[in-house]
Amino acid sequence: MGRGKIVIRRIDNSTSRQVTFSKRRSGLLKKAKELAILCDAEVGVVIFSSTGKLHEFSNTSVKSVIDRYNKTKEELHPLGNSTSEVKFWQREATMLRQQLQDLQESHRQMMGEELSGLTVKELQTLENQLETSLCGVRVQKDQLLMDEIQDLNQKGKLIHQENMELYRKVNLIHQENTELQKKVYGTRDWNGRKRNSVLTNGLGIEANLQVPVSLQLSQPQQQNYEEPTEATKLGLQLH
Amino acid sequence: MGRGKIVIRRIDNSTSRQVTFSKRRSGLLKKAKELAILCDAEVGVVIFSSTGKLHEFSNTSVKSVIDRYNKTKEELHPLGNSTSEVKFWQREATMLRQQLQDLQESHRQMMGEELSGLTVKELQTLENQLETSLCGVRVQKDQLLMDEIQDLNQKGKLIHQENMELYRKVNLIHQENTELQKKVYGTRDWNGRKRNSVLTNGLGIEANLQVPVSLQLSQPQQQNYEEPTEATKLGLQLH
DNA sequence: ACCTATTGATAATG
DNA sequence: TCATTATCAATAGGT
Repeated sequence: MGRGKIVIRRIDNSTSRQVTFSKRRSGLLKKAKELAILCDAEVGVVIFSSTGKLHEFSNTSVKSVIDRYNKTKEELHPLGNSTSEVKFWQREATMLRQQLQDLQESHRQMMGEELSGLTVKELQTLENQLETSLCGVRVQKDQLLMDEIQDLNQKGKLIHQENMELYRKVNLIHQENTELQKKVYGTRDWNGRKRNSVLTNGLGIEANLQVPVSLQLSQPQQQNYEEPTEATKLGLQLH
Repeated sequence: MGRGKIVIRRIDNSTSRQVTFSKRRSGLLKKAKELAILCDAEVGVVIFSSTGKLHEFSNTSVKSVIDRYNKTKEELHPLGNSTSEVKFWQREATMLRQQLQDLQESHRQMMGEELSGLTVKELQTLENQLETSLCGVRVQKDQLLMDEIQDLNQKGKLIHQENMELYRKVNLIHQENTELQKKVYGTRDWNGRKRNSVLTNGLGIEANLQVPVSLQLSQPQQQNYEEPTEATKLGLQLH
């Protein structure tokens, strides 16, 4: 698979041997990785180049593979200090790996994978479980959403009350201002022009600065706070 | 490099996973061999299939490779030999335990348990996953049921045809008997008692033994085989 | 296990 | 080592 066919024989040229080693090594490791993933296998690859450099791959760990290899072969490792301590932890790891595999299978089935091989009864059980889970999840989600809404409604009410207070204050100040204006223009009543200019505005300059939107506030508050849904929606996006 | 591109992801279908494992395993071992020869390297490959079966390759010997591997690693970690082994397995066990815990948490959530602490978004994701899974499970189950039904219908048709054949035979035998009776009672016409006793049965003794249920069969077959649903239900309980 | 269209790996080259 | 590309090898999907 290249520009030309090659015979599988030691490459004499040192340089091209190195180049080929590099390419084929990565190719081999890639394929080892793919095999492990595709076929759910435990794979270990160890390569020593002709110069003695070590290259390795394992989807788990080379040590783990070597140990499993030795266990399978029922041979003792030459350098392996098979003390009881080591054996204990090996058993522990084996047991955990088994548990993990079992759980993985179950989990895959719950994810809707690996269903072939199940009987109708098992599928029915799984379906019921999934329905129950789904129901539980929806209840939980709805609860969260309802809590959120209630919370926001509460906040909305508080803000509304605060606004009412502010309206009252604004009105008070407005009345105060009106009184003050009457007094001011009462003393300057001889000047008709000035009175007119103020009356078109309806408010004194000071009041206008303190409450710039006060022109809209002459209608009371019923329509602004009927529906705090907009605030609710915004609140939900925060989480 | 096949009839279609594939994603490098665990193959769900067990059969095709096995097939792919077989193909790619031999491919990997071949490439390992080629690398060793072409580049004068020492290569060791150890593969455990998902069923736990061991496959190996080495141009020298796996034992030798493992030996060399350990020697190299020990040079890199000139620390306590006996304790490092134990520590390795302790780490392995810890890692596995962690993985197990993570998976357990995820699994519990898929079972609709331990949902508190999840955000609305996470719950939504979970809900979607469960819906997908549920859909997959139902598809699989329905497929099984449909297959079963089709199978039973097929069987029902065959049995029906068989029955038709049997009817035809019964009728033939019946006619034969009638003919024989005519001949018999034609010669013994003086004895009315014997003829009556046979006629109440409607069939000869031999025919009755061969087809014990023939008494019901005097009505033709239209109403018995309209609905093979009873057989279908029975068939489903077998699996 | 075999077949083959198609993809993937890589030998040659710069 | 990196990039390119023509070419061959591996293999996915089907029988």
